[in-house]
Amino acid sequence: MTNLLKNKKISETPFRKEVLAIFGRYNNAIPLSIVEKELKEYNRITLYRTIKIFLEKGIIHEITISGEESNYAVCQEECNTDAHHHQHIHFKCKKCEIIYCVEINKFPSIALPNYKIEQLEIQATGLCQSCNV
Amino acid sequence: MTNLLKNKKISETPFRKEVLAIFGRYNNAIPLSIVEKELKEYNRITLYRTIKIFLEKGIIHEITISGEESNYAVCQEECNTDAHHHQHIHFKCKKCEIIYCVEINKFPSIALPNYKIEQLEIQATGLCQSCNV
DNA sequence: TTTTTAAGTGCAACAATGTTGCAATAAATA
DNA sequence: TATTTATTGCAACATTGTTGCACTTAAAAA
Repeated sequence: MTNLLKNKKISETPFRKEVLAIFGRYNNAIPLSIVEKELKEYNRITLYRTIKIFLEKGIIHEITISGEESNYAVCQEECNTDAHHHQHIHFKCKKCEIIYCVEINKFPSIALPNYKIEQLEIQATGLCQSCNV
Repeated sequence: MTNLLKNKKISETPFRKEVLAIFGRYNNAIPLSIVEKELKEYNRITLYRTIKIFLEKGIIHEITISGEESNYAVCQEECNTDAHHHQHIHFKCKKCEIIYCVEINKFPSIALPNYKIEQLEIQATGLCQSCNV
């Protein structure tokens, strides 16, 4: 995790390390508001820029669910700006409201006549492991 | 289309009819900016409230793709606030950048151990019928 | 290790987007 | 047509995101 910034060729600053550490403490996607709560003090603008560059460099990816605050999670594999290669679905639990990136081995394939599908993103809602009892 | 507002039990005002007519003229999802362009003159607040109530009543649904303006499209089937029952995927063409709701007959099913999946939303990117030549 | 260069940060100011209370107005109902 | 209920528009505000510029820090070169 520490050398992730170097790997992606961006400067390793205390603030960026701190933000990255916050993502590391969660095993689910988190919104900006949680990042802000975890930071003792921070500069709003710098945080925006940090999130922006993390997205650009493929360090984190964004999960947008209609009508909700954007969520962010660390990328698992080799991602970059143009292509995020995730073999997972974004699962939002209706009860605890947490958004998880759930790994899936047999990713569904879809064919549409005359369309050329290059990428798929799947968002699911329901009950997560903890709430499905 | 005209009695859609009555069906959903909301008042049938000139403005709402006009907004609905704009959606009717497109066979793809459109962002707020296009609705605004098509309206000669309008009140920003009223438009927000109109979109909001259309969403709540299941007249339109929202399509959010990371890092992009929200898009809206008329619901095809019986939808309401809590449940949007679409048998379609949201397809964004990389070339023309238009977002389509593409009907699909065999909607994929996904099973995740210990999770209870209630709804699936699928977003695809690639080339649409027109651009895939 | 020190110097140089390049990149990141913080401030001020701004731009865009979305919301609320309230009075005026229009639509639905009786 | 009269009454009730919902919608609209204004003003004002709240939130979210952006930009230019000076200052500071990190990375690279000497």
